[in-house]
Amino acid sequence: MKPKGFVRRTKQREAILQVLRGTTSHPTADWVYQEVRKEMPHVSLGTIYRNLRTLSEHGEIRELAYGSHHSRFDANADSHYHFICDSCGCVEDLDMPIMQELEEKVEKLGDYQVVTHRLEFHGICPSCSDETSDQH
Amino acid sequence: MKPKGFVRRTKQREAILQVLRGTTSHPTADWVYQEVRKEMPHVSLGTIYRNLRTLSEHGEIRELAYGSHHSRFDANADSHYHFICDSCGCVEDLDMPIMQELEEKVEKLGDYQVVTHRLEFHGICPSCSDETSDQH
DNA sequence: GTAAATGCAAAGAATTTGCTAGCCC
DNA sequence: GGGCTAGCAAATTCTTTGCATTTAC
Repeated sequence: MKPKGFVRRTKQREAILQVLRGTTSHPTADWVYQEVRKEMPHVSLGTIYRNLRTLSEHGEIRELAYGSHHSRFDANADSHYHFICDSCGCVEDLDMPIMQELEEKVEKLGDYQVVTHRLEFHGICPSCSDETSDQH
Repeated sequence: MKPKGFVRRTKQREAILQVLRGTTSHPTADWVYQEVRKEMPHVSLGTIYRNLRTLSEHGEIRELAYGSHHSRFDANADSHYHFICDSCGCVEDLDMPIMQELEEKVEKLGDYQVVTHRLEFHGICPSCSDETSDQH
């Protein structure tokens, strides 16, 4: 039997994958749209978005963004690392020293001038762990 | 003489700061808006956004998000770290090993169940460094 | 044949901006 | 009083969704 949510190979989906695999530039959805449209002028932006979501849900590509698309603000302007809960979406500060040496490491990798870095951990926060043994 | 872009202390701005300082929950702009509105029913969402931007530009608060608010996609689904250029906005993969041990460190800090982590470096990329000695 | 995917357009959510009036210094 | 700000609403930007039609398997 076919698994639920079986993914078909459509030419649109193949074209999107090919575009993504043909670049190392981490493009935006719109850039992918423009590229795919060169071969397939009638493709719609909705299709691009739907496929990008499907592909990342299936682990074929990776989306570089927050789950939610809005900013959060923090009155503690000092640099610190965060933990973001996949279950409730909360953001907590971590009591963990800033590893400045990581920036030097990156500067040695190439001609990068590193100004700052950001480290986030994702998973299940303490209060969500408490409430249920099986997460939804 | 007053510096250009001098920041006034308005009661709206004070209220926003007070709301942010009164929570550790890293609220969204809309949450701040709802809170400020309790005291100041006529405040507008535009004012909230303008002030959050001003405050973070002046280093009084911190915005937890990308500069741009759209996603980028990557066909390389393996985990890796990124460098994001403040000048041209490009995103590059870094050839740097994943530090899995960081997740264990966080799990020891509390009852966190860490699923994944993300590390990004921000600064000036090699090609922007080349083009100009003084960045715009 | 049927469920899944497409195209198109309209709706949504988050954020920004233009403009006039008002308030801070 | 001059310029930074507020309020308000309209505009932008990015993304999602509804629906009839088409397509993959």
